[in-house]
Amino acid sequence: MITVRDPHPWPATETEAEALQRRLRPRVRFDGVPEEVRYAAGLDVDYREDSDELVAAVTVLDLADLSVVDSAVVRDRPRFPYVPGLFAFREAPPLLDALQRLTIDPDVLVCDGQGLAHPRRFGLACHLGVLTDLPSIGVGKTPMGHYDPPGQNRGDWTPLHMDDDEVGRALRTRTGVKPVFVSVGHRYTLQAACDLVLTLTPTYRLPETTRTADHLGRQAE
DNA sequence: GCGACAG
DNA sequence: ATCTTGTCGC
Repeated sequence: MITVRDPHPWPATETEAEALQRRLRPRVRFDGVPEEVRYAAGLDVDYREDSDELVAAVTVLDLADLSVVDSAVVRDRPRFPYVPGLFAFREAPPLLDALQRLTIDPDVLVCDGQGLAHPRRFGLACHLGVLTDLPSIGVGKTPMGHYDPPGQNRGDWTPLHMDDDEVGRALRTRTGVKPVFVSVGHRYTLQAACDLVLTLTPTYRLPETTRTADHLGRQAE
């Protein structure tokens, strides 16, 4: 069962939110990497424009055949506006609720957004990883840093930089298609994260984890 | 001051 | 995120 470590009051202002990121940032671990990964969770949030609500969806996939073996959906009111760099304060609350309703504990969280590829090196994937102490990675569709385009073949990659740090990779998951942007969240290595993303993208640009969670969220009433 | 800025 | 057009995958 998944539990939230050291639950903290949710910040009300951007200043408080940034301070909380700086306080939690040292809790990101780079050891404790899982030796075997069988279950990967996909996390996604759907925005309902008319009802002013968020729908958080989580799916758990068996890496052996990419079948969905567990899932959870949670509806919630947004508790924070969308602010670049403070994304987690909008999406994390319902996602944490959904994670705690899972029956199968995932070995890794595959988050829709960034991990270390973040202005304060503490994106959504880091935040969720630290709060649950689960291994996590971030897979973003849009980079926050700079990169040179990787080669055109599936599997090709280039470093993703922010300031002078190497914070992730631009990874080509489909030949000739725009890359995705992979970064570590918690208790994972960048190489293993990229290997996992390639396992999760036999057909499409985005990981099956993200796609199944996205489908679940929009089908939910 | 100006631009850039995950979903 | 969402909107919109053309193209591709199933």
